[in-house]
Order: sequence, then C-alpha cells, then structure tokens
Amino acid sequence: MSSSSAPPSSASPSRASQSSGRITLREVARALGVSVATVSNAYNRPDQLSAALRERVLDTARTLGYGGPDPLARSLRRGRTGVIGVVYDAPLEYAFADPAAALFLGSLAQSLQAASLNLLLLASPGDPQTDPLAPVQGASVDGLIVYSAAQDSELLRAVMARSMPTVLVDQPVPVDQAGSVNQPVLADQPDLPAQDHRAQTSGVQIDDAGGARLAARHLMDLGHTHIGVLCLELGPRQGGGPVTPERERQVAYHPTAERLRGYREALAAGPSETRLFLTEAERNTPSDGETCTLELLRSEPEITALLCMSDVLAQGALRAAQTLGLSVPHRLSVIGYDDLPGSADLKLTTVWQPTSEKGQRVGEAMLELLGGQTPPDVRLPTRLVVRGSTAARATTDAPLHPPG
Amino acid sequence: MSSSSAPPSSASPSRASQSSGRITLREVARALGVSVATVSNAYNRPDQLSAALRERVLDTARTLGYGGPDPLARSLRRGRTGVIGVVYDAPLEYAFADPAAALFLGSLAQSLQAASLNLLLLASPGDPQTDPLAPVQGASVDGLIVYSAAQDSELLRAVMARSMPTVLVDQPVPVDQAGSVNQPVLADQPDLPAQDHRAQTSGVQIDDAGGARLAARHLMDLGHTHIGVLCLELGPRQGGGPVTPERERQVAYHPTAERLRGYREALAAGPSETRLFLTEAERNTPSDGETCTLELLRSEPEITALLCMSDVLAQGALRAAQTLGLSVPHRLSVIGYDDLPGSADLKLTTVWQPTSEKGQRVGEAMLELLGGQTPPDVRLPTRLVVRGSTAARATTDAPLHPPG
DNA sequence: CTGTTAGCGCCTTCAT
DNA sequence: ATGAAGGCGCTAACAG
Repeated sequence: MSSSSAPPSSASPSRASQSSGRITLREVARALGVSVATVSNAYNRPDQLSAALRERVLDTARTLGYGGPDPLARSLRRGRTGVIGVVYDAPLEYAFADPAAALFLGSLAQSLQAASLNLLLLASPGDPQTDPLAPVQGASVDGLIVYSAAQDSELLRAVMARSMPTVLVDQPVPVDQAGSVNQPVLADQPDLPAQDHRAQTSGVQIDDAGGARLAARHLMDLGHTHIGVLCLELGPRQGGGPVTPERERQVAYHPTAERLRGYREALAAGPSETRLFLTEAERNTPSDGETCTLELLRSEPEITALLCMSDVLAQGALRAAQTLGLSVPHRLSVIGYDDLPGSADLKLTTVWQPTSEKGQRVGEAMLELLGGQTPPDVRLPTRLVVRGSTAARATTDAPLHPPG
Repeated sequence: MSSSSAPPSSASPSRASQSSGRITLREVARALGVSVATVSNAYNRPDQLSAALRERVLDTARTLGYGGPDPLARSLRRGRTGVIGVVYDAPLEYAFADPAAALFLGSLAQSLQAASLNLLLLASPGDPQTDPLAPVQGASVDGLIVYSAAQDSELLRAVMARSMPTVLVDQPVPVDQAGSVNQPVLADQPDLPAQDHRAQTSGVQIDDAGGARLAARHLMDLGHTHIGVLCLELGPRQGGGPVTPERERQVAYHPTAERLRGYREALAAGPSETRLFLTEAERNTPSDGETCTLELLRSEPEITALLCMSDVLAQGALRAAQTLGLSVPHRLSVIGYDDLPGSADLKLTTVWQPTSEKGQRVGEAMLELLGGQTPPDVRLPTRLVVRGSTAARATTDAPLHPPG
C-alpha cells in the first residue's frame, strides 16, 4: 500500500481502470500523470495551463481515443443541456408534411443556433401503447416550446409541470390554477423569486381571427352567400366530416377555434342570408382537403366558395374542383390560410402569416427566458393576399373556362 | 451538531437540503422518512414495493412539486439518453425548406418513436464564429444519423470519431483509415469485441445514378441534343454559377456526384452530338432554380431541355420558363428529381425516390445497431415518372401553347 | 500553474 | 419489502 511511486489510490481494481471500451477523463489524466482537473482545464479553460502542457494533454487524449468530455456528464454537472424541446401533439409523421410547420421549425432552429442551442423533437407517439406524456416528461432539455397542443390537455399540463422556460406558440398562456404546485412547502427563502409559472412562460401568436375575418369578408363582398368551410382538426382524433354544433363547442385547438371565430364574426357583420357549411378534415393534408371538398359539394351543391383553414387543405380543394370540372374561380372561389411558398404558383388567394418571423420570435423569447427575463407576449399580424382563386359569384351559369 | 434525531450526515448545511428551487428524489425520500431507493423504485419498478406505499410516495412527490426523476441524471446513470442526433451540414434554415428532407425526417422520427427515441437536430451553424463541429461533438445521443455531409469533411470525421451507432444516408460508408483510433492501447481484454467502426455503422442509399441515367436517356430519346443541367451544390458554399471542369472534379456531396455521373453515363451511351451545359445552384430553392435557368438559357439559347437535380429546382425552372414565355414542354422540357408530393400537380416529369421508406429504413438500421447487430447496407431503387413537362424536341419553331 | 475534494441526481447490487 | 453505499464522468471551488 505504501510503495514509493504513488499507487493508484483506491479500491476495486476490477472495473476501475478501463473495462467498458469508453475512455474517461480520469484515465487520460492517469496516463499522463497529471490530475483530472488539468485535463478538464485543457478542454474547458485553456488559459489555466501552459500551452505546451495543453498540447500534450490533447495529444495523448487523441492517442488513447478519448473524444473529449462526455456531454452527458458535463450537462449534469453544469446544470444545462443546450437543448430545447419542441412539443407536437401529433405524430411527427405529418407534422413535417405541413410546409408551414417545417418553415417555422427551420427559422426557430436558426435563431436558437445563434446561442448554440439545438432542437429536440418531442412528439406524442401515435402508438397508443406508449405513454404520450413520456417524451415531454423524460426529455433532458433547458426549455420547452409548445407548437400545438389541445387546450386543457394532459400534454399541456405535463409541459407546465416541468416548470421550466416555456414558449407557447399560437396558444394562450394558461392561468396558473392549482394543479401541480411547484412551490415547495418551505417558502422561507426570501431571496429566490417566488417560482411563478407565468414568469417562465411566454407566448407568441398570430392574429388568427383577424385573418379569418378578412377572408370571409372578402368572399361576402364578392357576393357569395353559400360558403363551405374546410376546418382543420377541431380536437384530438375523431375522424373528420360535417361539423355538428356540439363538436364545434368542443373545439380544442386554438388556431382552429380562432379562425372559426373570425369567419363567424365576419358573417355576423354581413348580410343575414349568408350561410356557412362546416366540415372537418381528419388531417391537414391535400388529400383530406380533396375528400372533404368532394363530400361537401355533393351534399351542398349551392356552395360557390370555400374558406380553407390552411393552404394545404386549399390545395386539395383545388384538386377536387379540377376533378369535378368546376372552374376556379368562376364556378368556385377558394381561399386558403398560411400563404405557403408554393401558393403563389397556384394563384391561390389566401391569408398570409409571418411564419418565419414567428419562428424567430419564439427563439428570441426562449433566449430571454433562459436569461432570466420575462419577455412580453407577442402577437403578429396577418394579411389577406388576393390572387386568382377568388371572384364574384356568378349570377347565372358560370363560363366554362377562365378568361385570358 | 450532535442532536438526537440523526443529524444530516455531512458538511455544508447551507445548500444541502433545498436551496435552488428544484426538488430531488432524496428530499422526497426524507420528507416521507423512507430511503431513496424506495422512491426510485416507486418510479422505476412498481413491483418492488407495496401499491399503498407507492401511492403515498407519488402523492407526496406531487405535493412537493417533484416532477419525477431528473432525466439527465437518469441518463448518466443508465448510460443511454433515448436521443438520436441527425446531422446536417447546412444551416437548418433551408434544410427544412426542402420538402424531401422534411418528409424523410418525418418518417424517420416516426420509426424511431416506436422505440421511444427522439430526434435531436444537429446543424452546423451558418455563423462562422462558432465551431461547426461543436454540435456533433457535444450532443448527448445514443446514435447519429448523417443526412448530408461532404465526403472527407471534418464533420464526417467528427461523427466517426464519436464511434457510436451511426447511419449514413445517401453516402458511402468511409473506410476506417487511420485517423482517430479508438482502440485503446491496452488491447488485452479478449471479451470485448474489437471496437470496429464499421461494425457500428450502416448505410442507406438510393440508386441516385440509376435514376439520373433514366432521366437523361428519356430526354435523349426525345431528340434533345442541347441539355442544361441544374446541379445541386457540388461542395461546401461557393456561390453557384456555371460549372467548370475543375469544380466538377471537386464534387463533395455524394448525391450530386452520383446524379451527375448518371447523366454523363447516359450521354456516353447516346448520340455523340449531345451536349450537357452544367450550372450549379447556390442552394436548393425554387428561386435559385429560377435564377440559374434564366442565366443558363441566356448564355446557351440552344438548350431545349433541362435536367434538374431536384424538384425544388425544377419548380424554379418552371417559373423561369413562364417568365420567359417559353412553353413547357413544347419549347422547353423540364425534368426533376425526388417526386415531391406537389410535383404531380405541376405535371412535372421527374425521378421518383422512396423518401418515406428511406426514412423508415434508416430508423430500422439504427434500431438494429443499437441492439448490437450490424445490418447490411441498403440500396433503394429509383424510377422515372413521365408526366407533362417533357416532350420531343420541336424540329422547327415550337407552337406557342400546349394542346388541349 | 496544478492537485484535491465534493458533489450534480440518480440507479442498483448487496444486505437486511 | 426496504435500506445503505458506491459510483456514472465531469467541473468548480479552493488549496498549494
């Protein structure tokens, strides 16, 4: 035990030194005969040791196949992971199918990268076997961004329960009612701020209702009185189809609710004979939009215009019109929502929203939250973009093809 | 210090019990007067304690605002994070702008979710300040998926240096030449498998060259002899424009290289008077495609057909044709690559690739790697889909508009 | 400039 | 069915 050349201090020789194939900082230190702190410093604080020694450290590290400090251990120690989670309530499969979502994510990722933060995609598995809350509960992240979650959902509660910096996108910030208190019983440390959920939460939204109002009014100004509405999902999976008043009352997704409200407000302000015919798409895809349109027009042939809650749905409506041989806009006017990059090529009249800016704002809000500040909620404007897919209602039989 | 009721064993009373607002498993245990193991078991192995006790544990945990075991600490202990990193070599900003990438990611995420794995997006920052390797070096992940990286790049080396389960997409698996050995000096543990990079790496690709060959041949069969080629980036940022032979020799992105090879092979097999005019898009966006097309047609007016390395680029080409008043396909044939969901609406002739299946295969390969197996490399087929954007070269002045 | 020490929060044999 | 103890791999004080 007391040999002259500093024996490796301690206990279990069986697994201490190398075993499982992965080199550790300590082994590098030992190989060099320096302390672990020195090796650590070589990586984290170059100014704490001579350049020469640092070189030597890095060199032998390389020779040993040591790839640098384990990120996990480092995160644990530092208390930060450098990762921000993005929460979806749908299987990622078609979260990505929506260009608006992809665009948003892109600009979000971009703005976060400036602070060396990476994005972790957290989606509820479609598989009913696995716990849909597990991803948000079990993710090692410094902050959470909720992209879409039903109001009052378990998912949203699970997010808030983590009481960490959180940005809610297109969704009202929930009031901090009862539920899982995170204020410890012993509230006698005056110096730590009263751990308020709200202080760590920020919201970024667009003027959903305003844009919808513009869209509906545009159609009414054009003389349409029988207007079909292609709704995004009103609530968690059910299957689409005509919207009953009861179903409408249960609307759980905020953007859907707001857009619907906008349509209805415009209606209320217009001529009383105007009527809306609602149908719900099962998912936000062109083919669902197509199906819905086909069904809607079959059951309500008097419809001359369509309000679609997304450009993706509108794209499907356009296909349906073509299938049916209905000329757009003369026999059928179509209006979308989002203004995707491809929508101009389609000549689609639509409601524009600042998708990229939204992503950037969300990123900035997260950064501020991480810095201990509480940024004010943000509300971004929407605009109507009139293109070729809307026209005045034909008073008689419509011409069979567009002019020009 | 020596009070009767078991004094908290150790040293610093100032920060031991609660301080920083976040509850730990130990505090829950103490509050209940049970051991930490019991609390841990309540979460991880319900069968190890009475249902009643478990309830009590979970209850007080809730009251205290304890949200369950810290994921980070748990990962460190268990040696697994439940996260797979996806590596891009470009700023995520426009990784997401490409629907093919988004689709791939969606199906990848989907297939990984079955195993409760989440995706972490790792992109090299556009910002030249920050180290582009930091994300891949510093990410806490169980495996890495390389979606696009230049051959022989630092980035790719950094990935391999982590020597963990890795799937290379549309990219050859590099030979394990020298570089950072990860085989420790002491190679005398016969039971641990000789840590071979190759054993932890798998590849999934499509038949890029084959599809390209089909596309080029199609055009040549149609009689085109002056064919423009819109290339994806050949290598890391340079700015686009005409492709010099020198630049072509340096092509660093595998899909680009392969598609180009396919085009050239078809050319070599056809009539000798056929010529290719190459230009490189700065980025894979419609507007870059448009710009390239405009420039290319201006400098080479004899071109009657375009081979685009992506549908996104082709979409730009279509816009350019419209701007120029060139009728497609009669005055100009256009052919894409990828067959995006929207391409059918555009009547674009293109090379189809199994984007979703690719994502799924990559996910499966990763799962096998994680399970200790070494799945064989996979190569998926491509197909030519002929639609309305290609036609025989007009022998005289082309008609000004398409038929019916 | 370098070394020692004390955990970060948890899980898991091993004993009881 | 429950408790005690030893790390996982690293970093940040603090001494020398």
